Amino acid sequence: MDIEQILIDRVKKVVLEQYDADLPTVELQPTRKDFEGDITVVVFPMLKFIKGNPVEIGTTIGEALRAQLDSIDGFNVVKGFLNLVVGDAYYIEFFNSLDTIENYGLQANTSAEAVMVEYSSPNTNKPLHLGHVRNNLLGYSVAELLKASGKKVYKTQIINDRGIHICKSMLAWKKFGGGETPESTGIKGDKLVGNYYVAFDKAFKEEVEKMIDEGMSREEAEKEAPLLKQAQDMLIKWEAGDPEVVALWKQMNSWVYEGFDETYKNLGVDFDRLYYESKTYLLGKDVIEEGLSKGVFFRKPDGSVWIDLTEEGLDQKIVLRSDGTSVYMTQDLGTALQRVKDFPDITGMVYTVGNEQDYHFKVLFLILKKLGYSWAGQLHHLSYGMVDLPSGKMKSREGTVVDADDLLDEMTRTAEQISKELGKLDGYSEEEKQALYRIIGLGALKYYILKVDPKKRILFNPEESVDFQGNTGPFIQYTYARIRSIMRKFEEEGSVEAIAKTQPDMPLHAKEKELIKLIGQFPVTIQQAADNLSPALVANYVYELVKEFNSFYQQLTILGEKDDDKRKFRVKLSKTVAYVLASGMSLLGINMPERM
RNA sequence: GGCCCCGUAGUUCAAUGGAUAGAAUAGAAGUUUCCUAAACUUUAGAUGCAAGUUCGAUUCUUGCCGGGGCUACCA
Repeated sequence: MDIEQILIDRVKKVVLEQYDADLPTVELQPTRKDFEGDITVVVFPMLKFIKGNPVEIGTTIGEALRAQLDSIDGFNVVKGFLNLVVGDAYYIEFFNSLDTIENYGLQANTSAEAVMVEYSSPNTNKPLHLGHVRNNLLGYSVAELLKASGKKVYKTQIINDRGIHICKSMLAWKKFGGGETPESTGIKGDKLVGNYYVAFDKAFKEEVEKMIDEGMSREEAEKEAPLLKQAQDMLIKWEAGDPEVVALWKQMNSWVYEGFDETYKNLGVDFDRLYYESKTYLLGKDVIEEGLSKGVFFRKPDGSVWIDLTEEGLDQKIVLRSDGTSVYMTQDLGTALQRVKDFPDITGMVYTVGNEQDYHFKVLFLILKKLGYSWAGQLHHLSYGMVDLPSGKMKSREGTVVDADDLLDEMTRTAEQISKELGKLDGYSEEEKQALYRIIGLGALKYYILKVDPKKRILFNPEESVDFQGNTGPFIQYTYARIRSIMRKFEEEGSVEAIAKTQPDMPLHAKEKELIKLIGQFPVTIQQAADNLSPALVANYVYELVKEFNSFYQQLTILGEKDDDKRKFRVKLSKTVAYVLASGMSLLGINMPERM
């Protein structure tokens, strides 16, 4: 709603005329509910430029605004807060104007900026777990938010398909597998491979214990265990391109990918481009040369290459080993460059990675900046906190990991259970019901995770996450379903086209006005969420709108309203709320049910 | 040790430096001849501690106390 800009300009003008002071900014905020008014001008910051009593200044400005602007009906001043009352006509006009805005709140992709968003990035030796779920939901949602703010977005993941971890699974499969496949066992591919990773770990531990019993120190035993040696040997063979090892590697990874694809599909996330570590792990060495020649890096006598970041308050960091092989940083540098090569329109990147890698990304971004790449200023680490369980940390070794597939099933089952207790779905086929349970169960999970500020740790309480009351996904979905129900009744009457423009002189009920105000904040919220890479802002906005609607719904009749204009207005208002709810939730990757 | 993140009602989460710190849950009390009660209304309850910056601090600065993370020529 552009009234804010008008107010800012006008306040500046008034202050210039009355006090001969040039204000750099004017601070506006929505008026708190306990005070009369709609928009508040904060007078305090002006005291630096104007000498005087804040109440008097506020009154002077208020009087001028009321006299000069039709949309301002009145004002009051409390301490240094000038509360302006905006007339109903303004809100009605704004509401009517929404008809002509297509995809209200969502910017069309007009910007030349393209952002690559990386998320998920799993290892190929075990199935996805709750931590990946948070990562995926965050990454996907941020990608959608960036799109909604008008940017072009490429979604990507880098698949860590190479290294000692997958060799461990491969070795265990060869030793103990007896030729098992997903087909022969009916086990999902990623689970099967994960089982062998666990089997390796178990056998390895037994070996180590045995060696300790035979008199070796733990440290030494863990280094010298034959199984580990064999796995390392396998990695060397893989790097040398040994046909047998490579064939097995391809085979097992393909099982894992089938499993991942299923999980991603269930989760509702997707990618525009995949990168594989097996193809990128050798990248980056030419960047090292470039950095050396530019003087960004330096070489130590042993041949290893470093960057000195002590001036930035960080340490020295290695970027190439003395034997000339890559470290993690080398790869990431190379991969970043490769991406820009593949997608020349990229102006920024977002990496969705856990906060234990904060330091790594700080260094990575700093190096790219020092190397002078134009896009290096727009790199963001979407850093998120761990997901804890009430029992403590998730530890794969202790079997306290929450598997992603199991979790999704569990949520769906709980939704089913609760829905059945309420028994509102008569007339639905079993298939339709199952689809609905999924929408609700997933909605509960996604909302539960996304409503929390990304950088905070989440305490994932399985029982609470399936709660459908309060600030939860299903609560929002339920409100949407109720509005759809109103719409259906209205359409049954054949009144669909009858919704006309609302007359500007119609008086608004306070609840109606609140709803319109909130609807007006939708685009701003999306922009803020995109700028801060925080889906939580959208989640909390949507929830606020739902609460406001519920209160409106409870206190005012809609279809039963006697005044026909008012009735149509309320139906239309409800419909607009439904639109905003569905748009907002879709940015979180959450679907809305027509009924529930 | 050094560096980074987090400490808000019993619990889970909010609050661009702004007014009397909001919700939700759990607790107490109410509201269904009516469009979906998975709802609504009322009630009680919190900024870890101590200084500083200022008209004003949950927010910024410093110190302390708690929780977590990083601190590999691993990825």
